[in-house]
Amino acid sequence: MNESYRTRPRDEATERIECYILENNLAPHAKLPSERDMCEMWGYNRTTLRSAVKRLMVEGKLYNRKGSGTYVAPPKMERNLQDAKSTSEAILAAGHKPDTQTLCLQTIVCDKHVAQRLQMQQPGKVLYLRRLRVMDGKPVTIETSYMDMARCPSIERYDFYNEPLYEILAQCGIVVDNGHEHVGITYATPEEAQLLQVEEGAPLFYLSGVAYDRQNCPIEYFKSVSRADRLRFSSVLTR
Amino acid sequence: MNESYRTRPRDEATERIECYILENNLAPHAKLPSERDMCEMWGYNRTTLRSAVKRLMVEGKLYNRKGSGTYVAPPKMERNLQDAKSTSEAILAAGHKPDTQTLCLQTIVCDKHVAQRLQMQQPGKVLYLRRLRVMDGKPVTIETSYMDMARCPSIERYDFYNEPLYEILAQCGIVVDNGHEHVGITYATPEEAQLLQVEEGAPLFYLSGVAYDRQNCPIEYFKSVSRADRLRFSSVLTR
DNA sequence: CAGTGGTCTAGACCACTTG
DNA sequence: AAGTGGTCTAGACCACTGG
Repeated sequence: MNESYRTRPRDEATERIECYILENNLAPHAKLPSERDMCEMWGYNRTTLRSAVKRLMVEGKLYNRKGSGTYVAPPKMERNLQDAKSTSEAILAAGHKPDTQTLCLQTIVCDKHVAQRLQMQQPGKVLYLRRLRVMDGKPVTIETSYMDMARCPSIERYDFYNEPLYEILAQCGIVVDNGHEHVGITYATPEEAQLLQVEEGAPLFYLSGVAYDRQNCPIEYFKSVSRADRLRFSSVLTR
Repeated sequence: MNESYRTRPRDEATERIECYILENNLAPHAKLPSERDMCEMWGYNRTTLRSAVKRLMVEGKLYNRKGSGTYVAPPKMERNLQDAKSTSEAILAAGHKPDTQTLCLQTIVCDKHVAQRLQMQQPGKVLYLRRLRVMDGKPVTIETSYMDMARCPSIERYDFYNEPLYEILAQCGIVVDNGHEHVGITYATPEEAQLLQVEEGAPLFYLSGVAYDRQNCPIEYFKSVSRADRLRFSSVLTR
């Protein structure tokens, strides 16, 4: 049982930078101290600090210009496809008011498809969670999650109605570290149409993917459908 | 005029790994030498070699497992949203036969919107290129590109009908380094419907974005519409 | 247990931006 | 010319995998 409570320097540095922005009340496009200065301020190696900066860039919170400096990014209303953050976090980061309505929460025996995604030996008990995500009072996304009960037996006891999923998992000692997802287009079923307040058959984004912990054990298999007019996805390209 | 012909170690290392796979005829899931061994084989630092490995992982060519090793990934038929590669490359990498049909190629005076994306002081002459991308004989994507003529005056002379865009730009000394893009949903116009062989009003992926060179000068503003049934997008999540 | 990928440290040079 | 981000080097410790 290795609990590993030690926070990693990278995560610490990321928080340090976010706190620095808040405490100094930095506005969008405000300049941060240079990487070298921040290293000295907080005692990090430049490689470590840069990896923290990079993460915040992918999350859309920072940007930088070669030879010039690192700056606070203006908030955008879009979901980045590269950061493994919860939907609520993403909506909050974009400066909107998130809300969640739990549609269904129960333990079920999953099918073979889900079992394979979660690398379960055979179909077994999973927690099935279905939620409607609301932004500024308007429905945006229906999210469906499957979690292997064997990995987190006590998970049922928690309050899914009021706490973010990833925080509950963190309390169980399970931390989302990485994952992958696919983006496609689907058409609203009658039920989805009603929940999202669109016409039946309207095209929706269809996302599906798997989130893994630091040991690359699958934590969650998720799929979601989203209104395309209220959400768009962004991605950073690298060579 | 700094031409900088020196190839970067990271790029060299990336090619070394790709060549190694080809020369040793490694099948999917075959194991590569350990990172430390590859460092010694080719004289790279581990950090550098790891960044090459990471790029090939994002491109979907490699995967690895902690404590175990690095492996050749099986080919997938999807376009990753994180690598700044051309459409032809992506289709080829997925094991399909790419083809391109140039719909329009001319110099035009752009509007303010395009000028802003390309960071031009004011609307000016741009190369306008519109192409139909075909995979295994079936139309998949219509791509529209705008390139600032001031940045590459001689570009008109090249053979856009037979050579990849990024290769032509490379011959002009312009190398795509990074970029960003957005994914949305749009509906087929009559013309798009005819070209892509779908019904008018059918939902399509709508991608738009900007590609930059190593100095973060905008090279190309692009937008594209794609059939959702023949293409899907993938993304790697990180924390 | 040895080998592997994941992370971190300390220090260096480069090309670019800016005053 | 000084300062900045981008990259590279050399070496170290960790947690995990596998025989």
